[in-house]
Amino acid sequence: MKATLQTIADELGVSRSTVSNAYSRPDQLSPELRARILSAAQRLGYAGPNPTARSLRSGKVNAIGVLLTDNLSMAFTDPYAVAYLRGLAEAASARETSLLLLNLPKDEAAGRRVISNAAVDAFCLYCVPDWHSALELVRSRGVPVVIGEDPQAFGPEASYVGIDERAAARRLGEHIVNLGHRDIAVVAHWIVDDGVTTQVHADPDDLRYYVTGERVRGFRDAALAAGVPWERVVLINAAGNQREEGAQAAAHALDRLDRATAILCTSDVLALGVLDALRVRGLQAGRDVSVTGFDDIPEAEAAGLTTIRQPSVERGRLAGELLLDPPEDPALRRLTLPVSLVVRSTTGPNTAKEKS
Amino acid sequence: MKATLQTIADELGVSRSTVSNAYSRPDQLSPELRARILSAAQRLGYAGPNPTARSLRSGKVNAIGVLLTDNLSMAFTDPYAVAYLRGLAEAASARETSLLLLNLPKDEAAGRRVISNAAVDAFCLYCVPDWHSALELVRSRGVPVVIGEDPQAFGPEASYVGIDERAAARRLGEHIVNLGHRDIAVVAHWIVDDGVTTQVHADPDDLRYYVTGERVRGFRDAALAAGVPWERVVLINAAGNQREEGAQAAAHALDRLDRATAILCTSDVLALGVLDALRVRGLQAGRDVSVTGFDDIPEAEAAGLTTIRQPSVERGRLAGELLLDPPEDPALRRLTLPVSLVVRSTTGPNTAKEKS
DNA sequence: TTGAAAGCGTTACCAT
DNA sequence: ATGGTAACGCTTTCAA
Repeated sequence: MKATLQTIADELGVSRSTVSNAYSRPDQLSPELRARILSAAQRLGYAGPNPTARSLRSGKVNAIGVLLTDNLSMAFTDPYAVAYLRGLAEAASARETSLLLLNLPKDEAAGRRVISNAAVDAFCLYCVPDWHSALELVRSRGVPVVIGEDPQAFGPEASYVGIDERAAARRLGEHIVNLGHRDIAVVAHWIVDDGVTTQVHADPDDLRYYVTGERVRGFRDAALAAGVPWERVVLINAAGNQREEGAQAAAHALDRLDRATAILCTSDVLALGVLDALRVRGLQAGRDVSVTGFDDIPEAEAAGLTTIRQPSVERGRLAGELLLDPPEDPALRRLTLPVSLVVRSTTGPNTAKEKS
Repeated sequence: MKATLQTIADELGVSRSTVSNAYSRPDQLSPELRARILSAAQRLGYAGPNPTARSLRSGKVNAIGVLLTDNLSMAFTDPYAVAYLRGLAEAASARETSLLLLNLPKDEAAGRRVISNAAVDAFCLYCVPDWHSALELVRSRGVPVVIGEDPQAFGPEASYVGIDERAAARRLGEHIVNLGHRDIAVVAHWIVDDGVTTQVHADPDDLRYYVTGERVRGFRDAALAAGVPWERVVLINAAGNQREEGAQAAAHALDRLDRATAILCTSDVLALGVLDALRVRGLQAGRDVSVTGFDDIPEAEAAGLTTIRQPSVERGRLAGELLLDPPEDPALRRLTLPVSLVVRSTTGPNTAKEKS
């Protein structure tokens, strides 16, 4: 039989409460007795209070649930996601809290079960394409929630840590149009989720994935402000946020007579792929074609990528802190962090011959 | 007040058991009643049975605890670790089980608390430098354990999925000596953990970190078999398993008169760093200096790295399966997976002038 | 098909 | 400083 609190209590002839206190409230009993209890526990192979029972009673689990879309490999592969999770984990770990990675399967019923069964004190929702049904369930769990992307995704009761995606993208776009570029292509991931990387015609106001939507709208803001009609911009869907997809997507902007002179990407990863595509074609970034990314991941610097630097780790860390130490003032539970435009060598003046 | 099973039961005038069955045993009640219960639950904002209470009663948590050393950023950054976790997550997800990431803080008491408090059905231990005290606690938890690296780390009651690290390294070493190399450097991570990347003199039989130890011993096996005394091999400690450390480490092998003609690394990541270092110095890998890695991470192919291919994702997946569906036969709970030598362009014949 | 009763192992609270 | 008692919310017999 597995040892329980009672086992130890009986062994020493003390009460359960006392044994419990030995673990949870060391100041409530004499050090001497506590030492005896602990050593008896060791001797009997008692690992300490059963975590589940403790949680049931105390109402605390010491875990944050992190909802991840289907293949959570992405969470481990995408540099932005990795940075975010790292920040989140740091905040959690500092409070002896762990992360419960919840991998939502494709099957909706199974996904609901995963959420319902998750023993957590709070949920962190980031990188949420569209799990409407999941959101509702999360809400009914009644635990604190922090949103990592779309500030509207959950309603005002959720904490939020993000950036102004649209304004940031607009700054990139302005940088590009100010350099004289008018033949612009936009490479964006998950515009449509049919898994195909190709040019698409989509209304920026009608994109499903919030982050991409905002960034594309920001690009459009800049284009329109410079008198470039949106119809003139070539929009390319990248099936995934991966370097290879970026390279593939770039083909649709480069291998045509009216080649784009600037390619705006919704992420650094895609932009690195675009740079690969340029290299293959003997084109020089910043001279022949300008390229921008988004995020400022570590690899961006070496690649000389012009991009938006955003505090990815900080986003995760703050998310964790809001969940575990929510500030009194509700206003402080909704944070929009600053970003900065980092101009490097992949962008330069438009040198292409003027077209009609 | 939060809704519970009882709330729903009272609302409908049925018993708790029936409501419970509606969730856990749909076949135990009429579909019609079940539908009424579910809709009442929805209406009252009941998210389903409380996971903690359910776990306490049923003894199952649907979570695997993954022990990670101090900064779990590594788990998200190291390509091998990422692959392993992905496999583990796949296996878990297929069984509606989640991963609880347990970040062991430096403080030992805190670490013990984290382990004691973890509500999990099983533990996965991989990448375990030395948490002796943690191991003992994990054992006393009395749940299934799978070991990811050192088959001896826990005793025979633990499942194990690994590779023959030493034999694999030996094959790399043999490849190198067969190419005529005699001036060999070994770049290994965590030989000593003083955080310094520099040449060290360490007894391969006496290394703390199992994986590095075995790989270095494998290299030594090959050297000795070819008549190269171990004293002639330059051993360099990389402070961490990161590309930059590899580059730094390489300096100690390259920037000296008796430059090594071959550099064996304990990981692909380090090897990529070594290749960086060669490039900076105008040396060509495979011609001027041969370089080998270990793991065959995705980037290895593009870099033309000669390495050992090991089934990283599979290791994780099998670990998860052993934990969740342990085979009857204990022999099947200890798996040593095959690896293969992948020869690419970073290794070539020794072309250096013979030395005395 | 449904319900009543007995815990699961702990902690909170109040006494002593 | 220590102990007794009552939950925490559920699942699991077993009986109806």
